[in-house]
Amino acid sequence: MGQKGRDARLRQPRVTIKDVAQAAGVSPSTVSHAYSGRRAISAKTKERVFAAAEALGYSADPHARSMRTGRSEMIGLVLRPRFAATGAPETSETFNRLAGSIAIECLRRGIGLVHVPDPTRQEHSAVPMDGCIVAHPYASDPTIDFLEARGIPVVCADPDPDRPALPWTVGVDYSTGMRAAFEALGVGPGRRVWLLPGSEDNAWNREARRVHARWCEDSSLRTEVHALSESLSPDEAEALVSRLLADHGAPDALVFSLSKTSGPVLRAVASAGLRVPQDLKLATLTDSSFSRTARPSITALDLNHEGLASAAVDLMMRRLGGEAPPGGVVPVAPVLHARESTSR
Amino acid sequence: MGQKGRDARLRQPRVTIKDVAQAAGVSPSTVSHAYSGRRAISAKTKERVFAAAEALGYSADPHARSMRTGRSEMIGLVLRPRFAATGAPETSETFNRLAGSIAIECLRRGIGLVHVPDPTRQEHSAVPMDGCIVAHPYASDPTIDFLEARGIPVVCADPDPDRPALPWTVGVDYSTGMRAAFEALGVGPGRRVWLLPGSEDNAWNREARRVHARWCEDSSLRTEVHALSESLSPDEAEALVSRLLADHGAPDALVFSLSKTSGPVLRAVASAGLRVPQDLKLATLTDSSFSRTARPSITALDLNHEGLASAAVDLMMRRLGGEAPPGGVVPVAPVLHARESTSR
DNA sequence: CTGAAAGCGCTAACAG
DNA sequence: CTGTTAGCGCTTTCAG
Repeated sequence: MGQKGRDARLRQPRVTIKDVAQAAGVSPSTVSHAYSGRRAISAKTKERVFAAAEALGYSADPHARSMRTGRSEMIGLVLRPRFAATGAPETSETFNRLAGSIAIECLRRGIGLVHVPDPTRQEHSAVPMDGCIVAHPYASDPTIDFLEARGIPVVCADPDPDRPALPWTVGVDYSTGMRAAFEALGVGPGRRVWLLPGSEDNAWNREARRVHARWCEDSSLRTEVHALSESLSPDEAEALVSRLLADHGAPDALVFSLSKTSGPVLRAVASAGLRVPQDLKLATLTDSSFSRTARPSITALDLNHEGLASAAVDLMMRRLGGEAPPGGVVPVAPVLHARESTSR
Repeated sequence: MGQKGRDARLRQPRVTIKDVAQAAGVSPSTVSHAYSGRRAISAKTKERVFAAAEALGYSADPHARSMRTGRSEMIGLVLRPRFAATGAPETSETFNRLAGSIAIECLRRGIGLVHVPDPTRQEHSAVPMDGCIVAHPYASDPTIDFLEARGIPVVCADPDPDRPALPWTVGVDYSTGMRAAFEALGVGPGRRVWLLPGSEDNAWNREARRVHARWCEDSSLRTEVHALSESLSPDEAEALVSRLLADHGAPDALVFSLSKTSGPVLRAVASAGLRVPQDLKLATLTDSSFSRTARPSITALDLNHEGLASAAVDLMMRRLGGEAPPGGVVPVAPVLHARESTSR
């Protein structure tokens, strides 16, 4: 039974602060202070304490310590399951890249990171964490309120769509980055630049349409937009792009949202007898191995998950350190990778 | 100061089990048992307790709970930094995929996962975890001994190279998978099959050489092996393969270890005027977006990090559940993805 | 500079 | 079925 397992693990009785104190011939509080440095301990006493601790293989019980101090020196991470659930390769690449980056950032700072299954699922007991990063929250995400109500400070990595002005938020600066992507096409007035956004209604697709429209207006270009659903298979995507090119005539440049459609788009363009970049410039609004390894390689907007991770952890440390919240969303700059598909 | 931050977070006094008990007009132990179900509580009492808890926004203090029970319902994960440190894209893809898979596996089971910076770095206080997965341990990794000495059960995800027979280990079954990769080439006796392994001395490269040699012998093939260092740039790798083809004459099939060199290998082969798969079959001993999206796509051995993750978490749950250790390394089957580069 | 003792919030014996 | 009570191991007053 479970009973057996517990016994097996407690076989070796825990070495407590009392054992160390006894072995070193001092009181428990002296041992505690020797480590914490919160009061002066003579050098030789410290010596004896550490030697005894070493010999006994002592390390402080994190539970007892946290119970006393109220802190766990760990931060939590909530990742919305939609990123993990769907089997789309690009989706899991995003999930893994964000989770991995936050993990690495925490390792670097020597702070513990705990993945939280789902805080709102009433589990009786909460997860020990001093604060919690909620990555890509849902609209009006109840997790945020739940955690804050229990006194756990939250940092949002990308805003809650319904509450973009929440304090303690970091977010990718889509509009600047997307603008840069359009600029990189290097097309002059009077040219035709298509946008092929995804069909899901999220901030990223919305921004793409908005920035495209604005930029076309500023540059005196006609706007042409054709949605390319996230759920299309590669072959379906290729067929759709081929049809669009046939029906509407090829534009001078084409910007698509999902980099996973790099291959299909390239093949459709090639089938139409167009060369990239000579006849048609190409750019995509997210970066992945698909755009990097395509031939020709595709100019892409790297959404900079690493930067988002780093900024989120940094903001959390500030918040836990008692600083005042920043004036607005802390912007994370996406990075444009100019590649062969937009070279002159 | 830190003082300020602490106060800010403790602004809202913690709701304890006593508060709930008082509000519901019962004793603290009744509240405890209402949740844990470790003794029978009348339906209406439970009702009152939960209502009171809900109203007060109660959830149990994880520190106090863990201190009492000795368990934290979390498992730890130690990932060796070499995977994160080097900037190689394939390396970080591996790191992220493994970390992400373990995270997802834990989310699925509703168990907490804590990334452990480095347990052996004497931090005075340990990290709260019921057990710890050490992924890709170093040879004679001291982390394993350190944790076990402190009574924290360890599961190795891929063996400690110096101690492959440690109990509670899961490992990728390289040899079976690699054998399958060679078989997939579909070449007959008397043909020439090159192996281009990496130059690092790790289990994976060692196995590749061993399996290749054995298979060549079994199939009456000449063995030709040329190392392709992990540190080469794409252009350097392409140049090296081109030179090898020129110097030694093209083989009938070529197996390379690192899938990130898919592009370079393909280009070198094309430069030599060879068509894949008609003139030359190709396979790689690890899978990634590079082999998947190449044209033609490359037959690759997917090392199945997801499977490794899942098996490791599963084994940990068994160990924590008090089961006896399995008889040997729990094998995880890598998956061969046959693609265009080996089609007939 | 050091020791003694209180108590963090919870669970698990004991008692009914 | 429910209440009372004794600690889990640590930090932190309070005394010296």
